[in-house]
Amino acid sequence: MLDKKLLIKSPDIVKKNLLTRGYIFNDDFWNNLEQERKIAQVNLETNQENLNKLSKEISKVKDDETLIEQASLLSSLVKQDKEILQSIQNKIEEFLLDIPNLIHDSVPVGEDETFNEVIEEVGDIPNFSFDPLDHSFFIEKSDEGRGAKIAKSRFSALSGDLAKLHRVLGQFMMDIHTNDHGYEELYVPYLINKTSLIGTGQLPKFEDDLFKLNGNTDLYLTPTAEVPVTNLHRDEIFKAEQLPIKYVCHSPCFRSEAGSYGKDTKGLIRQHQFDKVELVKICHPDASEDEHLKLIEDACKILELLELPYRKVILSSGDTGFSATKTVDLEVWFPSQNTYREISSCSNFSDFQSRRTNLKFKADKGNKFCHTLNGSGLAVGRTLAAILENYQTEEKSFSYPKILNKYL
RNA sequence: GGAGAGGUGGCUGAGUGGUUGAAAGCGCUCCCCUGCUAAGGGAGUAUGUGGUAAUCCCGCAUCGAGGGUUCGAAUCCCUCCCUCUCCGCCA
Repeated sequence: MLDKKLLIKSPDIVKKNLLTRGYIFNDDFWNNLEQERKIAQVNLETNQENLNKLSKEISKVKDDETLIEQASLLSSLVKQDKEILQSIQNKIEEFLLDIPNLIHDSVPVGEDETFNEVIEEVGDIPNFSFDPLDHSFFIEKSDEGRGAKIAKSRFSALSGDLAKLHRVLGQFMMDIHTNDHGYEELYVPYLINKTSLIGTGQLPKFEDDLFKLNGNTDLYLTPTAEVPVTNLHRDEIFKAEQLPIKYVCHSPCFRSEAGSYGKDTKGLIRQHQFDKVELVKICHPDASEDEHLKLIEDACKILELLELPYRKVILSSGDTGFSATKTVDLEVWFPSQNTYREISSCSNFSDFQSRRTNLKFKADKGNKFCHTLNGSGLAVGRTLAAILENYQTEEKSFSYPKILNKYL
């Protein structure tokens, strides 16, 4: 949610900014709505004030027929005014919830992912003396179609070494982030309500991407731990010295993957269910750019310890997600595809989610909205896939990163 | 799932139709006094929002959430959510 005051004061700035992500801000619609709101609100509050005064009169005089009659009339007027204002405010709310976050100055402008910019490449791309196999070769050997049998396509059942490697990877990442990077570990619900999803920006716009539970409930399967973790402190006010808050959470994630038919159908790249270790920060607005850099480093560290070649990519304005002001993706090398694939997405949401979740801190002059950040540290399934690809041997087998020895 | 109790400001806790946005206490902030690891006195201390650019001023809203009754609701009625106790069930 954007700052209403900014929308009122400088709609042109907002419009220009949002255009860089291909969003057309309807300023005429907004201005009219805001005008209407102002008139309706002043009208209601004036009538309410008069009614309150009258009621006080009545309480002093008691049983004054004419006064009560007057008040009765005014009361019905106030009731009408309330309905009018409410309907305008509903429209405003609906409109505001649909507007994406502003793009940060440092983000390259461009309409789609072709304008993304590689910041840095780290690690040496492996040189195989044979044609590297797609990681799905190993997955399929383990799964044998059973994930699809017991659930449906885009689900995998891993066994033996792969299942163990998968478990160990999650644990390894958690250990690094809690022990070396100072994040507090969380365990959270995997079913989350609508309010939480609105808070982080998945709803109302992206309902199709989610699995919703049937029955008399507003619960959804969590698409990322970002949702429960960021919402953990909803409607809370921090002391300035409590910030930054740093959380890490290992959780399964569920996504409908609507609209990705035919894409990455094999292997672990695009599943309805996958595990992810998520880093979430809540911080002072002045600190968010710095905290973003550190968060990216924390995620990179995992790739480096696993000795996987990767690159950092800053997303262009057009490719940056709805809630983010700036996003840096980490992409890991996939030899079979001869390309880098996303394994982590680290975003700064500025105060966008804080406004939606009412997440504040005590500042010198009143309470201010915090900034929120998050990033994968890392997606576990994709990490497993990357290891299978980069550590494969000519004998159609694979080895492990040294750092995992103590776990295996 | 059954039966009962309850949700009030940072916390404890009064308040069952009319200056109650809310007593009192604790905590916190500032001032005074005193002078030594403390005590006493005074003042202040919710949030959101509108009029406005404003941290002043004035108004409106908020006592779990949403409706209703009423001139007027923290107080009465309805629905929902949550917490606690006992029973049942269960990992």
